[in-house]
Amino acid sequence: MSTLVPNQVLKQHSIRRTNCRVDVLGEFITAQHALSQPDLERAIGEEYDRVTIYRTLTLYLEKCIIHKVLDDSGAMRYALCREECSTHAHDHVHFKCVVCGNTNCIESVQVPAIQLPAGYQLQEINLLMSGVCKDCG
Amino acid sequence: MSTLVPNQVLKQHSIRRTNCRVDVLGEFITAQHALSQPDLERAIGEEYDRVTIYRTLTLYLEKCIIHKVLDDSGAMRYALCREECSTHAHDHVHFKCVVCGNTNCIESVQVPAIQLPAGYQLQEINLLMSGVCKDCG
DNA sequence: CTGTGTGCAAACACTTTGCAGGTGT
DNA sequence: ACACCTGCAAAGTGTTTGCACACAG
Repeated sequence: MSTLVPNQVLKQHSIRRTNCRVDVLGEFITAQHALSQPDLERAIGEEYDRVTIYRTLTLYLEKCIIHKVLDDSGAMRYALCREECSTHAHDHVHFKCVVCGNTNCIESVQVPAIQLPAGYQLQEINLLMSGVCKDCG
Repeated sequence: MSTLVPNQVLKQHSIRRTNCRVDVLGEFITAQHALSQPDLERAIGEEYDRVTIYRTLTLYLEKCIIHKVLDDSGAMRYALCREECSTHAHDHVHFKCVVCGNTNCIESVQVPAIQLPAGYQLQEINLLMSGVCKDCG
């Protein structure tokens, strides 16, 4: 888990460096949990337009810098992809705490292999656990 | 998997029988996939007010007749609980087809046991797989 | 300089709340 | 008869789109 640097990441993906992009990426690197657009708006202040943040998220999603994190909160959340995420075919394990509301990636847990019925083509697995996290317990 | 009858279900849960409740429940029993409020509105026609359907969903959720199904579509989806769902501590396995957009419960697959790091208290597991379903393959 | 990013305005989609009147048991 | 359900109106929240101007490379 080497620490990412926004400027480097942007350069690697041939993305133009703008303040908004640097700050959004920085926020993801700093935060220990998945973020929604409203989360980001609160975090970086109202420095940038709502729309710009949405477009930044869409761009990062296309470039596989972040991935979607499912949640029942009504807002879509996103979290950094692990290094070497050329396809989105990886598996996600997340834990949502019902007390603090944060959703964290659980790196130490592997998604177990699952045998689907015949005829199904699996592309992605999204595993969300909810309960009380170690900080709120 | 005995077939449910709306009237019986309502009586079992001491819920007043109204047209909207019967129709919503009937739609869940008929449908082979998870439904959102907009889905229901389309399915039952505009016979009932949007708000009434939302309140019906909330009621069924409290009574453990339906459960939430995660999805990245922007709208919350719901599906029937299996019989004997007194707590919401059960595990869900769902498959979302990227072609037809339907989300189905995969009854034949068990959620594997997962070992969480120390300090985490697990309440619920929500497993969503996406890909191509057997009808669209 | 040129393609691309940004802010603003507006619209769209999903969900919740308050209240007055109607309905199930 | 009474509690509870419904429809309407309105507002709250999350997200998308179109356009003119500004900026990075």
